[in-house]
Amino acid sequence: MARERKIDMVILGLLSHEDLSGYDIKKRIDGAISFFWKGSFGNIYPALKDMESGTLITKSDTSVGGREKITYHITKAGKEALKKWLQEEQVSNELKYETLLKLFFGGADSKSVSIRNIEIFEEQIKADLILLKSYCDTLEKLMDDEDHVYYYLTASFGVDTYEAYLKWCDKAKKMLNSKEAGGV
Amino acid sequence: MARERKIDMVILGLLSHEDLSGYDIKKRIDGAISFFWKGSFGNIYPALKDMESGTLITKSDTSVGGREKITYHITKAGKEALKKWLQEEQVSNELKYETLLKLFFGGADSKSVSIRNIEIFEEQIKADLILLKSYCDTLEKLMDDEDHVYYYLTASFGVDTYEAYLKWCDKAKKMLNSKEAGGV
DNA sequence: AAACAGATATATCAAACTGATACATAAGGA
DNA sequence: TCCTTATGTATCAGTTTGATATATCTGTTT
Repeated sequence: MARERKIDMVILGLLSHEDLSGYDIKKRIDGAISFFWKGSFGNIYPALKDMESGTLITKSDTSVGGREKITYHITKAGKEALKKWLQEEQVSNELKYETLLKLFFGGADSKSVSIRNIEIFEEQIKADLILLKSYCDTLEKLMDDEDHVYYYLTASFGVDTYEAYLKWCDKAKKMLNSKEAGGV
Repeated sequence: MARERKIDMVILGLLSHEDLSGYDIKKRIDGAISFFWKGSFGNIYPALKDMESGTLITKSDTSVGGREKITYHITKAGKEALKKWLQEEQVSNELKYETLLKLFFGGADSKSVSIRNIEIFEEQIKADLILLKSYCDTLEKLMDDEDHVYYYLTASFGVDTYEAYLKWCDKAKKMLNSKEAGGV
């Protein structure tokens, strides 16, 4: 059975708002949805080719000067495929936290290494949270526009969970520090 | 450059506590760390073979009756590789939330579909949270044992973030419902 | 004007990972 | 005895990642 390729839906979702090139798609992914989804040229370009040889999208040459550029446009069939996916009840949500993996196996090394791992995570989350918050604030003011409600909710998910991460970091560090005296 | 294979570290981490077969490793992953990490036979077995032909683990035939069984044991070099990884400051934490993806592109369909997507997520999280909480409670009572502190902290991360998810679900549903009247 | 860095743009590849499938044995209950 | 479930290893097609290759254009510095 042909597995569902998630990048197809990301591309169709983005194209449902505007025509884009592969490069543009990468930028959109890296921008608005990067904190909960990633995409790489290595799967964007092949996906575009496949969908274009099917009926979901069409392409047009929009090269400027000597620089090649292909702009893609979603078809009616593409929009229907997107809707169908949106209506499917089955979803796969995957978390791969190397930080937690290291913490789980922390007993194999010293406590200070585990604490450092938490601090690295904390620093990263703090930095990302600043960006997410300002993005979220911007969206909150634009919520009259129908689409922005959806963008706001996803950004808001990021803010809420990142804040929960930081609280946990605090708790975890305190717990490990309190055990330090009797540690390895 | 040879990419780092994360499953290797998961396997070494598990083997640092006890000798295990490939099947056992899969069970351990599905048990204690499944909410933040996944593993499949398709990458566990090849990783075991590769590491065994290297110097990180050794194998021994522990077949019982007619049923084949290979048990793996971590070597000193394997323990050092694990420690080295634990001490590396660079980590990659990846979130792939199809639920958020669908919400982000929700404007392409009706509000009721988006609300339903949130409800499905909520139901799943609620079910998982019950298991995680009882797992977490058990670990809390065992924290005299050094290792259990680490297990508790990871489980606690799960509980804290899942609770944040549920709060967000509530907020998101209310926001979408309040806009329902003027919606599509 | 030349040199350079960085953004734009497409494309491909090896290695890693997923989810399914295949195959076989063992244990337990109906 | 039959059937289901658990144990156990293994492989495969398809998907994804992260790196690399190649080329053009733009803006800045020398």
